[in-house]
Amino acid sequence: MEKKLASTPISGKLLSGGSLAAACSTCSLRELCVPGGIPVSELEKLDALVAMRRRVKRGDTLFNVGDEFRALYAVRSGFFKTRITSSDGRDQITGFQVPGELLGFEGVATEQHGVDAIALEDSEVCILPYGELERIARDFQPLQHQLHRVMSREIMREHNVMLLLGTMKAEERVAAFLLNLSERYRHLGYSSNEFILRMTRQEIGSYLGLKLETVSRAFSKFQEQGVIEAQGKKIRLLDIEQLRKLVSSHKG
Amino acid sequence: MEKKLASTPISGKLLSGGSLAAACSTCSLRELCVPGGIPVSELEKLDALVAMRRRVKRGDTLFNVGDEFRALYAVRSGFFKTRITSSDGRDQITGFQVPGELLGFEGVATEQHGVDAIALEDSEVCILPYGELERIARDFQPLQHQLHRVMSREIMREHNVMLLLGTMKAEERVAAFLLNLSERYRHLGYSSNEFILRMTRQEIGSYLGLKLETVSRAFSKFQEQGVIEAQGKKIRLLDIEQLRKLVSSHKG
DNA sequence: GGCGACTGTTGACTTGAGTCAAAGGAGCAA
DNA sequence: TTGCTCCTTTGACTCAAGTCAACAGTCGCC
Repeated sequence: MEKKLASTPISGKLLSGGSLAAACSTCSLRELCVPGGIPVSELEKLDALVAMRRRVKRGDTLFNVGDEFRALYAVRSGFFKTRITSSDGRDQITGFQVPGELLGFEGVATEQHGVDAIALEDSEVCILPYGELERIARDFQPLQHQLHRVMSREIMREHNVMLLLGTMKAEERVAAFLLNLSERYRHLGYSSNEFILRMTRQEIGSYLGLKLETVSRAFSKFQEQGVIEAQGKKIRLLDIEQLRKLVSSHKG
Repeated sequence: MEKKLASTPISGKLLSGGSLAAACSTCSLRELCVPGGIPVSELEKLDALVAMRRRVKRGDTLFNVGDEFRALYAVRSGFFKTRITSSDGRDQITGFQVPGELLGFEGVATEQHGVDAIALEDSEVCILPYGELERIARDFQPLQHQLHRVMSREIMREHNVMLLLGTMKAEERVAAFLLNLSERYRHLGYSSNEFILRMTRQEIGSYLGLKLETVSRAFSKFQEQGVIEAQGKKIRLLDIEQLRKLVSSHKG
């Protein structure tokens, strides 16, 4: 189905950073990504690390469960989902990743990837070879600390997903999902009240622990209430304040 | 069942490691905890780090949401739960921690703790001051790597909880919970088919995204089926294989 | 050693989300 | 453009889990 661990650059997939404008120090995402909080003057220490990039076409996987873990990936452009599959055939989307976010931490523990990472649109990632990353982090405290912060943030994010899955009703989940996505787009400098969903209703449902019909009904209801406007994947948030109230509607 | 932490209780709460047999190199939990995978001959490097211990009485908190993050904690004896609370008053138990497991990673990102950690029985933890931990990890690659492995394992654990919350029915969740606990006790060298639950039905329910009545009914049903024997908090697993089947009963 | 407050069990009823089904719409490929 | 596939919406029905309530058991504390 997918390439068997390509250590050798395969046609059109790997780009050397050298010929391009190159790495972190000039990247517009640097504040959101690995370099966050590291003084710009010191970023050249990272530039050697992220010399490689890779393109992933819509529908293709960046890595699969069981693949040898060799690197973390920073999303440069595009949109990903990560998916866990259990031995008895269940699956669950564990997250969606937008530019500036990192993929692959779940692989450190076992040296094998623990999720599938799938591009939901044509995407590009920076490759951060993990051994090198650890080596540089040993000599360069700000990178070490930032790496820990990013992993910790992922743990907090998952706590919040657990709270959502464990305590919220269907419409509350959908409202929380829309607000979260909106917030992340705002953070990236995109419009936060009008965007194209990159995923299907079924994928939203999988992430939120709901069936696709339930997601669809929630969208329809919010639209009736004038809170959002939804035409297929095109979403406009009309009343963010009301959407916030919908998240905490469980009492009152 | 377990040693009653001997020695001198200094001011009741903090114990200096010096006077005790001391830290990681002689700890019976070392393979399960931070020192895992680090050669015993090098463990003295850790012993300086974990010089302090702390006792926490049943019902007391080790730390609360919002507390300044200064250290990670390794459970030495006892049992903890961690709990997240949202601004609108929901709460959710995000995990239970047994000896050898670490608490506090969620605090690295913001330098404030993101959950409450509450002892479910009288417990003792080793204090790992975080700044020192990072400093030592910079000079000592095996520790650095182990630290990353442990954080990564926590991320994987949470993925699996998301799968449980997102895809499993009530009885499947309860069966999965019992098997998970059993496995962790086995790993610690305790009986894996007979143990005392340290948490209430309500706490199990909070962790599993269920109401306490639903948890209780699942226990009763498993008992009727002869799969477990449950008398209040005393649990005996009679048929582990059947319990495994109950986890994946969703099809067939 | 007994009282009171948690904790757990069980039953009856309600309800929110899942299931099944049908049909319309969007997007891609030839 | 046509046709095909996949995605989305909506309706009718079902059922798993939540809610409410009563009561029993247990534990810890005075």
